[in-house]
Amino acid sequence: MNTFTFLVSTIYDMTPKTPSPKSVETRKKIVDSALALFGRKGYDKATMRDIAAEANVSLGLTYRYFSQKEELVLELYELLTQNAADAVGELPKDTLAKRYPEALSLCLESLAPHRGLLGALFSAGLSITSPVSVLGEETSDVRSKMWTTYNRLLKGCTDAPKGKQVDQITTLMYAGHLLTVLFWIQDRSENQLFTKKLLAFSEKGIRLARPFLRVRIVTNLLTEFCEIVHPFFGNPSSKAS
Amino acid sequence: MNTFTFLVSTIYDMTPKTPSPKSVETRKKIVDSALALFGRKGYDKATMRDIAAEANVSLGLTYRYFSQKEELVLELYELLTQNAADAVGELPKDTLAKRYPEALSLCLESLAPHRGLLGALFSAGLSITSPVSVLGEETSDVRSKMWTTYNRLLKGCTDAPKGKQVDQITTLMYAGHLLTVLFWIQDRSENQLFTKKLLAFSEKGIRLARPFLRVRIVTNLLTEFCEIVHPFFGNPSSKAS
DNA sequence: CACTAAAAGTGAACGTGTTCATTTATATAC
DNA sequence: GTATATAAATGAACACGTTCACTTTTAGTG
Repeated sequence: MNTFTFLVSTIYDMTPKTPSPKSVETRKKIVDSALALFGRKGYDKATMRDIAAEANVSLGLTYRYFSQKEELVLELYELLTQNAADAVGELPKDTLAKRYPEALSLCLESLAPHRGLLGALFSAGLSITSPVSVLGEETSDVRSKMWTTYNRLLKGCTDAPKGKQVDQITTLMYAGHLLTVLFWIQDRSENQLFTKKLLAFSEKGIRLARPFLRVRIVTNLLTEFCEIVHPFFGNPSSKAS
Repeated sequence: MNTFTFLVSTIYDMTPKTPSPKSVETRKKIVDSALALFGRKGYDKATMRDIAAEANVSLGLTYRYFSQKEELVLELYELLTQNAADAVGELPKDTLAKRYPEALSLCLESLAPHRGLLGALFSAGLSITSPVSVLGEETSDVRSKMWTTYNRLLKGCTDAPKGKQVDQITTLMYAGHLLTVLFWIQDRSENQLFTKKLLAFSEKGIRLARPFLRVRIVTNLLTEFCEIVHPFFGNPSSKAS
């Protein structure tokens, strides 16, 4: 390889802008193989060699499409989020106190088949250096989708708030969603009974708290709180700031 | 090695009940070496071979004392917790709204020099299969110590609650502690400004909420909530249940 | 078709965490 | 002191994630 070729390949040795039909097919083979093996053997036991073998490609090729093993998990993450968002979108009209726990419950249901896997993964999920970091750049689409889902859920409530509170409470709901998932993953009780109790509790809690959203001092606190956590869970559409 | 010896060694090939002086010394050498290297090069870059070399022992020996690399982090975890607990113990008498944010601030301060390291580690910290899992068996001593620290902090407040509420609110405080640390680690803002704002916010929040601890419906909700999260952060002394 | 450059694909090799058969040191019993 | 069993220590070997120099295929151009 001469110097010129070296320079060119150094600059362009990336996945091309418009992927060829063949490459998308190969990519899909790898993803399918990976997700199947993750499900069958768990994240750690499913080696990159296994995944490559099951997809009938070489080991090195998998790294052309996914620069790290963890990146394969992003695919699962996006799939599960889509499922959850779809399910939540079809909830019947009702009060916030009813709909929010229901939505959380649906999310956990769609995550349930992969609970063990997620447990092994949440490792990487909260490491700020990981590409699958729950709050990282690479997952911003997923967050955006989920935030929007809760935004719609809130707007569709019979007791939906008005004005700027809508977005603030959405942020609160999304934060609650993340914490609930975290709690659920750590929940070692039989059938995750504690998480179920927590959801039932949240219904009571919301019913009690809802009227206070009209009290000035509470709304002020809410505004301040949302300004602080906004960069973490908030509406990603305003991340340009 | 004959069959008998094999059986015996299989059963007894564990660290002895009463460690010899020599073994505690070797163990200390390894820990010191590991913590120094973690600090200098970070968790990933500090290889087990580095650690063994710096401690002047063989690679294999490190695994006699620490069955996984992550277990070495437990030592750091315990050290930092002790520092934080000591600092919190010396706070002047004041209201809860003043003391709690102060305590959190002190904890973060003692963690600050290792923030980068903790960021890389929180990966393992929330993986339920990891030995350094924040909520796992192996870290129960650390949790116990921190819970007790907050329990004392609360009892020493000028506006400390009475009766069973003391333990409940302690659990709430410890949960807040864990969440704050989590937030702080993820906080990418300059000098963790958002975390500082969050602490200031918590002061206002507590001042506002404190009077409601006398309202029956609130205390009932609090009791219910604590029963649910108890197995997670709660007073570890009652874990015999 | 022939030529060429990029894309797609390969597999050997490297570094790292971890394991294990083995050797050396230490303490206990006679 | 000698024998012996256990603790302490060793380093080669293994499996895995990852890298990289290289080969093969594809697509475009004359």
